[in-house]
Amino acid sequence: MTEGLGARAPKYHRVADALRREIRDGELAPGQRLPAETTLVERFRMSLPTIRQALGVLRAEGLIESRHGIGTFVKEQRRLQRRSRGRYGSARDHQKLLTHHLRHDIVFAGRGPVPSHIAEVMGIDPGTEVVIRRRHLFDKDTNQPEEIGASYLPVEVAGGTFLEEPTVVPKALFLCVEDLTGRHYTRARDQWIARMPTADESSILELPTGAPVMHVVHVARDEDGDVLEVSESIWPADRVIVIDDYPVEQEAEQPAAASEV
Amino acid sequence: MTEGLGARAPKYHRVADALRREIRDGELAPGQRLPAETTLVERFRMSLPTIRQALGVLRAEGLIESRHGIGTFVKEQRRLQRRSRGRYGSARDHQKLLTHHLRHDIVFAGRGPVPSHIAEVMGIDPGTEVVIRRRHLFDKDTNQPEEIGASYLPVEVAGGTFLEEPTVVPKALFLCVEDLTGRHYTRARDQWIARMPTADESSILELPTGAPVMHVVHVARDEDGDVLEVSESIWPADRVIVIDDYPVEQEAEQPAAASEV
DNA sequence: CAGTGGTCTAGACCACGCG
DNA sequence: GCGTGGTCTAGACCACTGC
Repeated sequence: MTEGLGARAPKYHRVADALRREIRDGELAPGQRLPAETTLVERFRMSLPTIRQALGVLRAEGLIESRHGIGTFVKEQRRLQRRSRGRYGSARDHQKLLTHHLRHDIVFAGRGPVPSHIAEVMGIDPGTEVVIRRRHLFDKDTNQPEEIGASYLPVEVAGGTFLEEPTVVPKALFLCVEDLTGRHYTRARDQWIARMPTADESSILELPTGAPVMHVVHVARDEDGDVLEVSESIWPADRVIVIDDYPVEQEAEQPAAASEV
Repeated sequence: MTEGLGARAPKYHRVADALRREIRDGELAPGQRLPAETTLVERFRMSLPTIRQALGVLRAEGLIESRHGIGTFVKEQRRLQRRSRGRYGSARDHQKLLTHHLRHDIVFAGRGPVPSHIAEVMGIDPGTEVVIRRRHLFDKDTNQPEEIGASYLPVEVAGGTFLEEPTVVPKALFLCVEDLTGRHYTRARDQWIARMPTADESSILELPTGAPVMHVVHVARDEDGDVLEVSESIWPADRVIVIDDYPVEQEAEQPAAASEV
């Protein structure tokens, strides 16, 4: 679409545009190193800050990544498939496949005050004591961090059980909860948000500057509507694609007026 | 978490941190204007470029927004609820509610070559001729752009029908297709990606610098597995939250080995 | 050590929105 | 006209990596 910016465009836009085209056309392949900033200064006959500003644009677009002392590289665009509604039922097979590629580090398990954004979906006061399990997930092959996860369980559900211990549980968390309580997971709600990472998330997930995260909050309830568990996952959004397969319901309803979605 | 950076941290980090805390603590409320850059130069006793670098960090985090000639403001964090699997069946009521807040502009309807990322999910060659309907959606109240949308239909499905005309269709698109073809939507697959916007998307959606987009590609097939329709939606990710409500399937399966997701 | 990107400065001029 | 943020420069020094 925007091809060949006019001479009126800011210099750093023209530089970003030229480099973006070289990346898109494969002249600069994924993984390849870009010319050094000083080289780009000579090539485009601009000042270093201007060149750096152009690189900042491409960095924010997720196209390149700079490594201090080494160079600037075209990013590899690999995305790990994640499955929506992937915790339960028939999707278990896929989930199992996925988790076998991942290593779990339990970074915390025990009681603590519930964070406010979780309290909100649980319908309790912020700071109420709950059982919290925090984990970091890494790719077994590359050792790259792939997820920051946490589960929040009401004390009535998980208090006094092995879920307060910092060990990997023997099976899917929801099966443990069902066994321990005799209550059944009946309905779930997922909330998806894409946002910019906090500084902590950025460092744990080793995110390049400007890369967003995908933040999923999962609420599970029993048949009475009581919350059994809230889980949240934070993924590096530039390395994730979420897949959702489902049957189309064949209900005959009155047609909506003018909805083109 | 990161509270009070040491004196070793870069200056622009310290400035960003101070302003971030003021925003989080409400001293700088959403919608409020920040002090002018020159004022911040005096307050923090740093150079203008350093102050601007700090503001760039907050801008990339989605916390502030600068308007040329006016000032820099704390962003309002309003998110429009979007429903996953919201096109069909019982979710129609919610979808109808949503679409009644939105105004549709059909920006194109007719035949054209299929883009490569759509061709891939349709299983056809890039550039094959298909029927394309492109739309922009705006909030009726605020007139703010909320979605860039497009539908791609095989010529066998929509060729020669009113779907090639640039008018709003009388009912949900999938109902039109079912009526016109006698074929039935049976299975669907959604693919979700969060990424940085292109320059075009950024300008159409009026995105502040550094704000990501949510990109959903929806594939619908009939009972034979043939593609009836591919739709894509691009939303400003900083103004969207996706909600997915669903029942938990109660299948008894063999437990997975060590999956804590 | 040399080469890379990261931080920081002082200062200039331009473009925009408003009164 | 004035205050705002946007663009651009020349140059300095630091920090990291690998040889």
